[in-house]
Amino acid sequence: MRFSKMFIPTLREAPADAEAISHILMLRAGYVRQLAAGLYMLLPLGWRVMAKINAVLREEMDAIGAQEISLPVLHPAEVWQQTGRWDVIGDEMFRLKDRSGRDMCLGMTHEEIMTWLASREIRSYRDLPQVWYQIQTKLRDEARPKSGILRTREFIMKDSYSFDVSEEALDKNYEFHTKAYHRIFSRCGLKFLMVESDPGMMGGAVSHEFMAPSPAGEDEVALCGNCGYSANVELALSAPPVNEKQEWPLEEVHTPEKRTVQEVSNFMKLPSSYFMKSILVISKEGPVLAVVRGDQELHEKKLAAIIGDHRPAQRPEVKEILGVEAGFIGPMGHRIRIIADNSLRDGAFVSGANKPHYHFKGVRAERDFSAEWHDIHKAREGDLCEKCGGVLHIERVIEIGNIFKLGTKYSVPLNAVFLDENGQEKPIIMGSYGIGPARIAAAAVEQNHDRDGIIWPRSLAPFDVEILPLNMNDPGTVEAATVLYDSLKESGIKALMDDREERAGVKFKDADLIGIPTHIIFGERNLKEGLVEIKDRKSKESAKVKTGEVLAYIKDLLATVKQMS
RNA sequence: CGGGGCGUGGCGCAGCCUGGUAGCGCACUCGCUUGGGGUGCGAGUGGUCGCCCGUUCAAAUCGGGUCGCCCCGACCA
Repeated sequence: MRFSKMFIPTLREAPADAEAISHILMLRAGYVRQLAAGLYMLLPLGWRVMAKINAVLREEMDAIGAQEISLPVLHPAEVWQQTGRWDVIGDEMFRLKDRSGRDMCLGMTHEEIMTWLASREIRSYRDLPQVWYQIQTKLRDEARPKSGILRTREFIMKDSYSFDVSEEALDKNYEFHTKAYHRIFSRCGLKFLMVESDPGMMGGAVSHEFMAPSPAGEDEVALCGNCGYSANVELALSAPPVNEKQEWPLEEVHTPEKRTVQEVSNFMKLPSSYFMKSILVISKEGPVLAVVRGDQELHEKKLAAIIGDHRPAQRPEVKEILGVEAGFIGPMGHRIRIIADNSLRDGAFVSGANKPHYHFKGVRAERDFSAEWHDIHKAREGDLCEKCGGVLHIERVIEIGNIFKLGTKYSVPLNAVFLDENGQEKPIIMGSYGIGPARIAAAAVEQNHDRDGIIWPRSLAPFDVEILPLNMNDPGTVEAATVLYDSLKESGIKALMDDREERAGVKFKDADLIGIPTHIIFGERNLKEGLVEIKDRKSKESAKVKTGEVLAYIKDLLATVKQMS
């Protein structure tokens, strides 16, 4: 393509409301524009990148036997009502009525519709397995769209769904997807991790997320440098460093007006790790006391996994249920359910005495109180791995893909069943698997840029090379550049030629911003010696090549890179 | 949904406190100039100051409302 004929609106300055690096660079380099909060337009360059990502997705999905289909974005409510999600999902679902008043919604994911299709068409074990996928628009009325293209209300997703006769067969498809996802993200040039994750509202028992490390990410994962354990911090198990052993006898300590862990810790001159923090919450089954170590943070999601939905108790409720005001409560002597963190199991601690202005020192688990023991604290940098005792490292990541074993969560309510070899009716065993192509693009920019702009991995770059004829007023320059441009085109190499009447500086700046990995520079001085400069966007190193050998050089370069990936 | 910030030519900003006929840089158009890292000079185009209501002789500026956008948090299949 000729730059002069292509719509590439580059910006010298970043719009003030862009914060994430990928957002700023994709805006400045003319890849995207924003329509409204969480709604983006992909301009020619951006759309080319998406096309390249989607091509990789199709190749790898097809390679594991998945079949591409296309489902509607607009769904009738009934299907969603049958699985119960019509009511479970709140404002995040766009809902509307058609002209006859029928409830409809816009698809935020397609488990229901895929399963509906399977329920009508799959009859026999002979019809299975099936893996269907689509690359299609999803709509979610996000509470807070953010970070440019990273969290939007409308986005394209590759979603696939597997249908199997058994758990074992599902395991196989799950494994196929795991491998395909590894290949996809590697081919897209991303640094990524596969971690254990919380299935959440998707249901099912097992799920994993694929995460691209980046400070712009919204999630955190815990990684063990020793055994390789890796999990989303939402469920990552960890053991906080253990306290020095203490032989304190149980004693009551007067702690006037000292309520918070910090206050009591200062007052008693003991590190906060020697304290128990008791937090009263109200669950559907009534009040629950959650107890964590003073230096730890209660992880709401971990607690919710044990006791279900809950909310913090209000001050009057604390007094009413426990008989003491907040600040002096402890786990001793209550009849309500108590969930305590594993880190409190051994050793002596200080806790509230359930009596205003008093704390107990020397409290020991099981001797002084009993509880259900769980890991309910938030994993932190430096905690120890539950599996091997290695040191955990916390990393910020962008979620670029996820895979779920769904089981029969959707097939049962939608009656997606088959007859097995014995003529027995059984529900189809399902899995679902998602990838956000736009997040791949954004993560690639987050992971590959410098102060001058984007540095695309070759597999995602909108063009293979950019040709820079520096002086369009010099006929020799234009002639030589055009000859190369034509021959590249013939060879099937995608080239962008900056044929604008701009000065060299402008072309260099824009080329760096846009981030095509290889620049071919035609300057008068070099041309006089029959030379052309080939520059690598990432290393900024350049080679001078004879005019007649450029084509071969580039072919060779692209072939080598292809081989390596 | 809670907290914070911001809406002034396409982009980045000043002006607002202390009301008095809207300004700077970039971009854009034309001419000359320059031609390997956003060239220099000159002449131009373009804005009902987000919107509504109010105060005032007079509102970008003061007051109220409303809409939009961004950030932090909650939420997030």
